[in-house]
Amino acid sequence: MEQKAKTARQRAREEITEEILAAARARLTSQGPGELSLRAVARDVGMVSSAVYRYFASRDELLTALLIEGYDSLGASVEEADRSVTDRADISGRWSVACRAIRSWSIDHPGDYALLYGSPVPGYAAPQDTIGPATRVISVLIATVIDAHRTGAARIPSAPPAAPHGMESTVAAAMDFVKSRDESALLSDAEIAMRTIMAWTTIFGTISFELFGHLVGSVSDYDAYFDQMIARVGHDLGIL
Amino acid sequence: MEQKAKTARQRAREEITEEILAAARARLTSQGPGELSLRAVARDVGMVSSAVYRYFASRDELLTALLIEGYDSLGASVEEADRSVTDRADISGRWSVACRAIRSWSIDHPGDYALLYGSPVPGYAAPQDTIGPATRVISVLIATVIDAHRTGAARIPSAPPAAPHGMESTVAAAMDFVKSRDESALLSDAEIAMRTIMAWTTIFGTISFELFGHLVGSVSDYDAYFDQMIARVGHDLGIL
DNA sequence: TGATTTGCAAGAGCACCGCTCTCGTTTGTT
DNA sequence: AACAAACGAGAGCGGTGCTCTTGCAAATCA
Repeated sequence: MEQKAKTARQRAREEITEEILAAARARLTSQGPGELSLRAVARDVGMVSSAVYRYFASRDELLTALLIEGYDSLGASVEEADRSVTDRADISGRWSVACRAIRSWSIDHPGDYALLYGSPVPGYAAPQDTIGPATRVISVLIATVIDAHRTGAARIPSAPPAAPHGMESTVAAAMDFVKSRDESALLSDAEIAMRTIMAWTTIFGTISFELFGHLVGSVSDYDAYFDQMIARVGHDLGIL
Repeated sequence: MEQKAKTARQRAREEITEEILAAARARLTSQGPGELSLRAVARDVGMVSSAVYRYFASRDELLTALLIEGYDSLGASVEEADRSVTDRADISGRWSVACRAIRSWSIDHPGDYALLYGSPVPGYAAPQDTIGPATRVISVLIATVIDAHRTGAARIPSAPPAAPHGMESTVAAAMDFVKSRDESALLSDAEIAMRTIMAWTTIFGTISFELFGHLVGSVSDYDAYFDQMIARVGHDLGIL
């Protein structure tokens, strides 16, 4: 049977679900995920707490929805920043613009950042639905690395002389992930894959340290430090 | 007046304080900091919740005490690992042993790690008492870097050609920190300071990603990945 | 030694939390 | 019109951090 016209109830349900999410998201910018109170967001949308359970089975399910929204919001920001570089051969520009977009979004959404990249709720395992949105950021970085090597603008990053061998197996999962998404666009070298993962962790490690206060007393100018950091990371990666 | 012999009350107070901390610490290994319940630790030590407030003015104060204990525990582990390398000129050995000690401690104390390096409680600012213990880890790393350059075993790390200038001001705080501790042992070069901070954030970024589940699907062998990572970080730092 | 001040554990209580259940009411379907 | 599903509101359960009062024991003073 055709069901094109949504019934009023369906429409209301979608709207209210969005209202709850918006209220929770608003609270998340000023508070941390652990302090998010389901009763408080219920009050914000003018409902009684038990009514929220008609839309989200538990607080964790609400957090999961926010998690996905957060990953998508961050991912969209970074993708848009990357797209804004019209000269696709400008690897340096794409790299810095994407990295800066990650940091800008994180600073603008500290609560969401803590939810995405801070300590997870111990008993809570992120469901499968989150891994897709979660890979959007690293996908942009990987695409830049691949393009850099495809156009010949990059060199194979240098491994330390005494580095242990057998890298192929340790980063095999990452290389498989890339190959599974685009057969033609592969991280052809394990050293590149290794360096890409390192770059990724360094960028987020830096942002976490900045937002969580661990760089106080070490770094005076966060903007400048971040720019210098991504230049060096890109250099070590072989793309700058 | 001499007060060498502690009165029974003082002795009891110290013991009970230690009992509470031990119980809280035990709960912290299995739970996260956000889930630590003051009432639960009170039950664990056979007290009523209000009695705990005789020893800690608030839950945050208890967390602060655990924070200091955690930094000291991690710092002591890393310092001991560094000390275990009898050949002080073996920079490579000292570097890998110290880095591995950080990771081992973190894996053995996931709850404490989340407290130290995870998302902080939003309204909670770590008091001054914590910064001393908090600097023990980075101090070991800095000492290794300084020794590497003092003995001439290291090179000045390479800056990317197009890197922005004016680094001295962005990492001035770090260089001042080192100089303030030991006038003779200084990070003589801003590039070295910059690279040392980067190494530090990369190491903790990697551990956070591993413990918080962000490397699932990218890294297959965490032990091997970490070893490869610290080799490259040390190489980029110029000490390996 | 006796009186008094102090430290402390216990309990009741407040406001909040996540979550469950029941109970009328509204909405959609047949 | 009759029935079923969805829904909002409310009460309630056990939990939380924290405050206040009460009574007792320990330390100090006279």
